[in-house]
Amino acid sequence: MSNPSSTADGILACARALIIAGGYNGFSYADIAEVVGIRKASIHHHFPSKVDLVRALVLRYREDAKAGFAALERAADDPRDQLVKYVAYWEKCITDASDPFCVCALMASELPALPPAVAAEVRLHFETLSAWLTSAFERGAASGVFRLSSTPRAEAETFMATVHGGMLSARALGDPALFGTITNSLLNRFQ
Amino acid sequence: MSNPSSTADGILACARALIIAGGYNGFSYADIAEVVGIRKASIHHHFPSKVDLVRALVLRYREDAKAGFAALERAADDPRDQLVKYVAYWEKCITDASDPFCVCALMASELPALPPAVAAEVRLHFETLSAWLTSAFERGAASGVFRLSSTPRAEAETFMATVHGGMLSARALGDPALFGTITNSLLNRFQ
DNA sequence: TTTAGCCTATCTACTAATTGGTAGGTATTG
DNA sequence: CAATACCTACCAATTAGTAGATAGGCTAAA
Repeated sequence: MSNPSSTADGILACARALIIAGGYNGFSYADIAEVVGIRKASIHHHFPSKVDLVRALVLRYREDAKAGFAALERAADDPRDQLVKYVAYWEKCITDASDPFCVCALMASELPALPPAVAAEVRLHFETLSAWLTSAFERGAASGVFRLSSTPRAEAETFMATVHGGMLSARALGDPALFGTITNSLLNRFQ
Repeated sequence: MSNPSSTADGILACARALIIAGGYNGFSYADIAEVVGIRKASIHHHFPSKVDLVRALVLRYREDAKAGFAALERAADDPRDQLVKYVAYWEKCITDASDPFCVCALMASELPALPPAVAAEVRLHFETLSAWLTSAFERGAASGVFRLSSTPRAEAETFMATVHGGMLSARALGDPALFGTITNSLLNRFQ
């Protein structure tokens, strides 16, 4: 049932890669079936509907992200170092093309056309990320590490926007290194 | 043929609104037909294929954008004022929900799944916008208006990323005012 | 130990709806 | 007349989803 490398996991991984490439409407059960080496109907056994599949996928993504934030807090005391490591994580994913876009950022762009159950999960990820970044700026401001020109919340939202926009620019201009250029310039503000 | 409020224009406007809502794969000729009040086949008369339609749409968008940049340069001498007005333009579009997302930013997110002809047009818009912003930062740095902490190009790319990411966050969190919060914080850097 | 029952995972084969697109006809209009 | 704009009526392919069969494995009762 909870086999760590089950067919269900393979379906989720494949769906995630396809969504990252083309969004919710950019893939079909047939696409997954071909990659995973299974018949279309068998996917419905694991995930009765497309909404079930994508909701499960985002749920897992959100849990991984939360675990990632916790790991970053364990890996560094300084909030600035945490932000540096957060950005470095994405820079690696993008430059080695292993995971070149945040699956929630991508689906957020098509949010009005998303099934409500999926849209709600996507929004929750943004809220989680926004809250974690805000807490990082709050801690940094309190300890004197950061000298903020606006509220921690506004700094966090601006930070998040720049990171997501950086993914977009790197993709649009076909230049993965651009993400690093943008995030370096972003992090320079806080030194 | 070049009737300023022709059926073709109505199709383009409708397609644009549908793409802004859900991306390239988020709409069909049937959707447009219903809104415009015409039959599906008639759309093919004006735009033989979906690629033709969307390419024409992005082409027009790019021309409008370029005209907008020229207008901004006419409306203000100070590059900083130009950036303020650029951001204010989008803030208005987003808060009054008339045009809540850049159609090219949206399609950039699904770039790998886009027909190549459309993808190329989208990339050209990013290049144009990036070039205009870079020139604004160059002029501002030369005239002493801006004190930049990295190259004009890097500042421009970071600026563009933050604006696009701001659209994304406003949409994801269902809070149009968030775009203003983010861009205010962005513009504060250059005062 | 064998056997019966059940659960899981997969399959083939289907469905209704939708997709982008075509063929060919009919008005209207310069 | 000839071009433009629109129509009805198709088409093949694809979409998400269903029905029902089969095979294997686990468990519990005879």
